[in-house]
Amino acid sequence: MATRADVARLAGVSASTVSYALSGERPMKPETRARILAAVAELNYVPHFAAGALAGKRSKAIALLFAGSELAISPVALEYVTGAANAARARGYHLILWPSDETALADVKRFSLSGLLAGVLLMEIRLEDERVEALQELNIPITLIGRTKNTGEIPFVDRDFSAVAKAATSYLADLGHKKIGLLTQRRGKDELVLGVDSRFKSEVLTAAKSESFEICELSVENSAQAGREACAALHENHPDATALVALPDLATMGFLSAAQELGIRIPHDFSVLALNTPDNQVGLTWPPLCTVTIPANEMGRAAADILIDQLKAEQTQSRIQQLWAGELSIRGTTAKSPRL
Amino acid sequence: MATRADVARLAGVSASTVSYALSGERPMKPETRARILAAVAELNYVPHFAAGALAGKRSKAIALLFAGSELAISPVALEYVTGAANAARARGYHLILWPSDETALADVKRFSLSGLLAGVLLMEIRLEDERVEALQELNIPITLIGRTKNTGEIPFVDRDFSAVAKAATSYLADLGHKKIGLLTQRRGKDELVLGVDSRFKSEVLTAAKSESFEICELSVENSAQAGREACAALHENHPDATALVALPDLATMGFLSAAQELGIRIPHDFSVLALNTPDNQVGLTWPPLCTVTIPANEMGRAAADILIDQLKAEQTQSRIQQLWAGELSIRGTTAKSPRL
DNA sequence: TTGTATGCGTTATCAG
DNA sequence: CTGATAACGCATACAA
Repeated sequence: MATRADVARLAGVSASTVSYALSGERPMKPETRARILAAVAELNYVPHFAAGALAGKRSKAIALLFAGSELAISPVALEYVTGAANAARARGYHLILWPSDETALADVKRFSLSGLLAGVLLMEIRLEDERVEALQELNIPITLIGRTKNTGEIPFVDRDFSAVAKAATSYLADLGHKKIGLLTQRRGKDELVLGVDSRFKSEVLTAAKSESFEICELSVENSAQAGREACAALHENHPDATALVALPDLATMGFLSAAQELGIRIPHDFSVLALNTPDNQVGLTWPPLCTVTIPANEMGRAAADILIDQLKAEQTQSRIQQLWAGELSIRGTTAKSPRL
Repeated sequence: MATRADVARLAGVSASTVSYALSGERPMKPETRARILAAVAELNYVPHFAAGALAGKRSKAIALLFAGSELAISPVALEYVTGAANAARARGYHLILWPSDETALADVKRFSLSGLLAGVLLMEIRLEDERVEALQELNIPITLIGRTKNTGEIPFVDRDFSAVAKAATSYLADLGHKKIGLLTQRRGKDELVLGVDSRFKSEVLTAAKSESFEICELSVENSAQAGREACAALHENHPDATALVALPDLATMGFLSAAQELGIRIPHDFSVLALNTPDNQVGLTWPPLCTVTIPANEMGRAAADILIDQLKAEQTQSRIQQLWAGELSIRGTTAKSPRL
């Protein structure tokens, strides 16, 4: 591995000049710079990451904490991850994947103190999230994918649940539906309330109220099986419901397959509109799911960009709190109410 | 951030003694060690990553190269990633996600020269893969998830395609099937032949031959739509086929839904056995897919472990070339041949 | 059993 | 416009 000293020798300049040539932090005779760049290319010189981090007091790595220990990570989460990883890479940063139980606070602190990280991206945000406070106390820049109850000045990227809910309900209202099911997610450990669950549910209920829908809520775990059971339950208890607004993705797919088995023709007899299903899952069912799309990749990108903007303390080009709506994507699972 | 000097001061020892206490690289009076550990806890000391890497010449980070730039990463790949990330973390290493086009060789080299990485995990391995040679030339330890044509001494973790194929075909033979479809994957760029595609296909063909199956191959892209079309084609051209062995996961799900739409009752009329579908996708269809399972999480773990074993040059506890078979998991999509 | 000294490859602050 | 040089925090060979 060639070092900076090698380059300096070859180019006939001092070591520090090499650094400046590469960083552009100070003006230089073009000729000198050219000579240096040639030497760099010749020797295949790449700055040493650790040396830079040690001397400069700032590393070029950010971490993404994610809950991937046991359960399969959700398809949406994956898109956030790839989006963030790509954005980081595009800006010369490394994205470190840190599998971490949502509650492993000690670990998070420890890790953040190792000096490897310039900043941290958090997912699966709870309404009250101790990780956020802890990292702020440690003075580690963070950006959330999701948001806590009190957002204050914390940078985040999240869905615009209100807009999504409105788009969904007004579309169903236009189709003439009056009584609809609402499939919501129930998590195992009740105390850990994720912002996404709570906000999404309340916004949909609010939007539904203003459309005067009659709502039957079905709160289930996010599994295909749970979705299947929910379908049976709705069919039996509320046979007059004509549509479903669905949040948990796996359960949504279970619901759909169960409906067809029960002889419910979709979308002719019953409409299904999914609000939290990523595009890459859409094609798996038949008919393909009508959704309000989640720009998860872009959101992941945006989160990384916001974080890196902070680090560079550059004029933050983008708003540090962003809401993304997504758009109604009409596909085969929705149609006019059969009661019209 | 507390530094090693702070700890030394508090414990009343020299700085190096702190290092030795933590690494255990030399014997020490238990009492001294205890005092040091107490000071470490008291000050919340965490060794500085960059300083360690710089001084010790070896970092504690490994990278996982993955193709996640544009297309959605596949569900299986995700499990490899989480498995590897968890294993790395468990052993005190960091897993860096490096989104990298399969062909971006220059980038890979560059990255590997930055001194950040102790080793590299590669996925989406092609039969001829220049990344492998390049990294070996740079003397970067690697481990593959998948394998090249000539495996030589290269450490890898891969599926035991032969075992999988045999399990699948013998099961279908037991059920009395004689003529079966084989759904294989066709990639966009033809020259980049992934080992998984080529090996899987040939092993299934071999196993099928020894069971005297009549095989109709359907080569498709891995999308639900392509799977749907394949189903229609098979139904029309080979109505006497009674089962399908399926490789590409998304296409498999498309095939299944199309079959039901065409009025083909599964599994009564037709059996479907998926060989490359991860567990977390299984519940999404109805009936749930019969598969030969992919121990992807464990494989990811194993890959990271093998790599880290190499780095530590410890007695490599595990074989450096591992094949994982997975097991037949009988679920609702297979049954006796209707022609019996 | 413990302490001392050196060097790792940068960045940044001085001089010149 | 460019060259020295002092940190940076730690690992490790060497000395005691």
